Amino acid sequence: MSRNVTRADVARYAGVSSAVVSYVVNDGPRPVAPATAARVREAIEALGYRPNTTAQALRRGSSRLLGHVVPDLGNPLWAGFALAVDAVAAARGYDVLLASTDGGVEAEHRRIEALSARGVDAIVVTSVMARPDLVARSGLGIPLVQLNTFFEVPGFPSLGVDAFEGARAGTAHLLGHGRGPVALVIGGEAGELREEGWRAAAREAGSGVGPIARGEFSRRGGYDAGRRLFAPDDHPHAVFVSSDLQAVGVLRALHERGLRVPDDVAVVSFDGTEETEFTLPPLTTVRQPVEEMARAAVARALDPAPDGEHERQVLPAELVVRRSCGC
Amino acid sequence: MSRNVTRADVARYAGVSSAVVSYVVNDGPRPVAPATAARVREAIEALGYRPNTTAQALRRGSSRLLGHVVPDLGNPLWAGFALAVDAVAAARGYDVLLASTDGGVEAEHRRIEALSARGVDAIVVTSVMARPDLVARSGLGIPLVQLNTFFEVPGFPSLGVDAFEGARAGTAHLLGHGRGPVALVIGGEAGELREEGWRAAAREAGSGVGPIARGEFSRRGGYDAGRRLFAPDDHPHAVFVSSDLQAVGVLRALHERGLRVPDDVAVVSFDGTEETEFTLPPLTTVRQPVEEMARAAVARALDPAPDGEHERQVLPAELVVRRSCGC
DNA sequence: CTGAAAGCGCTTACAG
DNA sequence: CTGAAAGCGCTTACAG
Repeated sequence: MSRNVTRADVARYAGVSSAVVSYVVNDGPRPVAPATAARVREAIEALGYRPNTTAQALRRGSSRLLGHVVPDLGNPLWAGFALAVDAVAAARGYDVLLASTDGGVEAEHRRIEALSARGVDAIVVTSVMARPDLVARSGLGIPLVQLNTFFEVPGFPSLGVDAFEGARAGTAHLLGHGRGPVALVIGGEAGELREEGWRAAAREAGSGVGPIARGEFSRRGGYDAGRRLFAPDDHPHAVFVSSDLQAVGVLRALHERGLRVPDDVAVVSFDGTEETEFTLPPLTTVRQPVEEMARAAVARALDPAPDGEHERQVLPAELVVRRSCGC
Repeated sequence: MSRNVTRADVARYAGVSSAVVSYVVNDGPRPVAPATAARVREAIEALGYRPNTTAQALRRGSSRLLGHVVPDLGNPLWAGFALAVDAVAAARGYDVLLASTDGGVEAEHRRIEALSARGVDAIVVTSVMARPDLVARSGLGIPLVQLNTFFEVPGFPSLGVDAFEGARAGTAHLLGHGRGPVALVIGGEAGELREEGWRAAAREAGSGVGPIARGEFSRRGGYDAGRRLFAPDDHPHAVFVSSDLQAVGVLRALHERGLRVPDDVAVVSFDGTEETEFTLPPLTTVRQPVEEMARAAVARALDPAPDGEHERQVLPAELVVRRSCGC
């Protein structure tokens, strides 16, 4: 590798001090005579000089690097968050250092520590955990905001979709189609907001709650849950699925069981990823405002509020009606 | 933010010089007396010291950062590459700086430049371009390897799946089912390797080639292509689709047209992403060895061959037989 | 408007 | 086995 050209090379070439090179490159903080500046710019061009960002980061104490911890890029929802955070950060001149975890608390902590040691200016954690209180133990001196959490996170700014209201609306929509009680496919953790929203809708409608099938937040998890749920002859005729990925699995289980959607079973899912637009049939889904969430998270990470402002911010979900609900 | 604890703080606390702290932290290059080392470790523990990686990078001239340029994380194939590169790099103690582009040459160049200025030790470019020769103009002093290219890239190590043979095998498999000529859904660029493989299979079988429908590498692109392809009454009864994403769109077009898969039309796609396992019906697909490709790319980026070794490496694709081909 | 010098937090010859 | 010192490439008071 040929040695890189440094600020000193430029200074020598242009016949100025290295400070002046800095003033020109950064457009300050001292003024430079137009003629001098032009000479410097020529030198930069001729030599192909590019400031070394590592040295800048060390000196400035800011890397213009944003850390982003995500559970698993294989899930289109997380990939969507990664994409959105990247775009928003780029617009502010930040690059993002992405760290994926296996979804576990342990890995999440390790990655946060590593990111902090890397000198990132702030960290966004897109967590898969409903109650990621544990993260609070990391006492790193930089802003950390939790994206996609369902609950308050003591000591940290956090931000998520209104899962309760989203699930309530999705379930209510299903109930409105008069298919009787609505079943639920969801993850293992009971008492989650999507589950509560589903219950609330049933309560409001005065219909009983349908059966629950729990499974992993994956296509496979949804498939298995769907098989269990629809095996009995007196299976439910409507189901709210708490993630798109699981819904794709449910669709397959239904298909194999010979049940048509929406004729025999109406389906509404949660997340609103692109995949749902092309399932058979296209899924009616409760869309998370991924871009808005990313924008808000990055803003809060990069412009932290005056001390103590660790509020939770909730963004509204939106029901996207397609074919699977039987509208 | 509380000032970070530095190596000097540790040295003071342990009553040694800062050099000794380095020796302990890095386990060299000078030996340290066991008792001294223990004291230093205590100090590190007590103070919660973590080496500043920015300073290390500046001093060592190596950031232990790998740059990775990807077209679009919204495409599960690219997300899969991102994930795999991340995992492989992590295993070698490298973090990866991910830079997404919009798929254009311009953005790709900009991101490569930015990554280089960031001081990454090497760059992996997962390009969407069949002939990314243009990248050759960037004369950065670090290794750059092209992942997922179909052709030789003059001046750079490159690496991709055997697209010709994969497409040939997929098409031949379809031909073997005796559905007559096999149609092709593919991107806009003619003369691509997947197209050549498809042609070769037809030639070998002595069947004529089927019609071609071109469209974007997206679900939407596949959907539109599928609609055009299967509108006529004398539509083809077998189709090779050059990406999973497009195949999902084709499946929907077929469904809307009232054509059953595989009974009326047999389908084989290319890529082998997870989504294909849960489509209706599950897709027979030519799988790219994503993990192996990532491993090879990272290895070549981090352990560059002695000068001049800019060979192209081709990895075999594997036919994964599921339901859509009518087996 | 310009320059000499200190310092960001590390690592590593060099000397003892 | 241990320490004093130089230097990685920058930025920024400070002095002129």
